Amino acid sequence: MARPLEFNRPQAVNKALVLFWHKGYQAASLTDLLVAMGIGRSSFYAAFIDKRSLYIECLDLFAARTVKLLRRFRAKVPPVDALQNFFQRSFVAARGTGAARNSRSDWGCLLVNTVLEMAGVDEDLVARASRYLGNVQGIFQAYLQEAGASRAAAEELAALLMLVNEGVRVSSRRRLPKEQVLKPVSTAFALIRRAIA
Amino acid sequence: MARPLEFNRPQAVNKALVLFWHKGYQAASLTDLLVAMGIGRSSFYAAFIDKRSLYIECLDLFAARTVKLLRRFRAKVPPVDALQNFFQRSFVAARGTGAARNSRSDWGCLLVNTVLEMAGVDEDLVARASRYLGNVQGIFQAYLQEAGASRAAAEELAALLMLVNEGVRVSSRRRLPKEQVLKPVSTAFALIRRAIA
DNA sequence: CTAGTTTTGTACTGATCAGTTCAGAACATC
DNA sequence: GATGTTCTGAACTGATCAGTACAAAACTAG
Repeated sequence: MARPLEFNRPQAVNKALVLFWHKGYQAASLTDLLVAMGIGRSSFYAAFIDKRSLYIECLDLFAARTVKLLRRFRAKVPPVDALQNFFQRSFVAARGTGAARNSRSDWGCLLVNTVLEMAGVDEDLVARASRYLGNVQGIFQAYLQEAGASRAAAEELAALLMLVNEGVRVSSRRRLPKEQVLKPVSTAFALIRRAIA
Repeated sequence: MARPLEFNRPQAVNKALVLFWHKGYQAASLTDLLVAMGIGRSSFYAAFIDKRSLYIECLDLFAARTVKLLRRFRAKVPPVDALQNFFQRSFVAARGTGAARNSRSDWGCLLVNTVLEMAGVDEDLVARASRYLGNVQGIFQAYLQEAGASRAAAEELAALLMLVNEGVRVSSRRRLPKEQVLKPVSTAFALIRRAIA
């Protein structure tokens, strides 16, 4: 037996996730990935089979983190506040100017990015990302019901919230001033709160 | 002088637009484009300089068509109805099953697709697509004011509508059942109409 | 220190990419 | 139909892509 610790796998996956998140699947070349992950080609293929498999692993990880984030907010504040925090979380750090540029808040959502980038190219990846988005929508719905909405109303508003979510992730990649993304989110939540009450 | 009519340029551009729309910029190879446009390599480079220039031409064309479509609806029905028609237009044709699959309604919006695909890859293209989306948002706002909303309210709701628009274009690429995309649009318009009234 | 096993850097593979070149085909003019 | 100009098909270029092969390096166990 030899060389027991190869490299920090979870950390490498995370580095890859960040690169895919920022540049997309196709534009992130294997060389880019290797540099970011700090490993060699051989190690890469030994550990991850191929580029697509790694991407799937990142997708799964991202989805799990998203769900965890929603749960974390829910543990602290009332359900609708938790949802609103989730939408605004990406923008807590200042962005749009100076050093804060290229923060994660500019990268949208890996699931949404995947749906658009891989549509018409790799439908299996689209289906996987879409399924995860469906799970997130289910959480939206559950929280809305906890806030007092009827099952029907919660289902309807959760679908709308998913639309807003997808919209925010597009908007956040347009390099607009921060408030131009945050304002319509507030508007949406004002309308939703009004509809529930 | 010789060969006066090379090929049908507008038609070729349109074929390219459709391919870009369906597959994205990176995934549409030059060979794909040539086959779709029905022209040879030399003719292509003589007429369009390069792939990126052609893409910009398609982007411009798509934006112009989008504006024209909004105006056409506005000429026929009241402003908010025009907006709602615009959101639902993509789905008039049956989709999601059988032959109607791969209809344009599955391809989202070239502007939105561009923002997500080119973010982190070609910021100039993102900026161009984003600017066109801003123009569309301006039209949203104008129509809302025509419907009786105050300038402030119209601005706020137009921003929200743009979020919904971007969301719809993502949703429409997820191969969801048609009503799962249309329903939240109705919900959004119900809330918006209520806010205006 | 040696033997045995695993990991890794580097060079390579074949495919495909966007873009160029140029000889010859296609046309208008006369 | 010959001439002159323009356009185009097909072969080519160099770069880059994902993925492979393999020998040397790195490490543990004995």
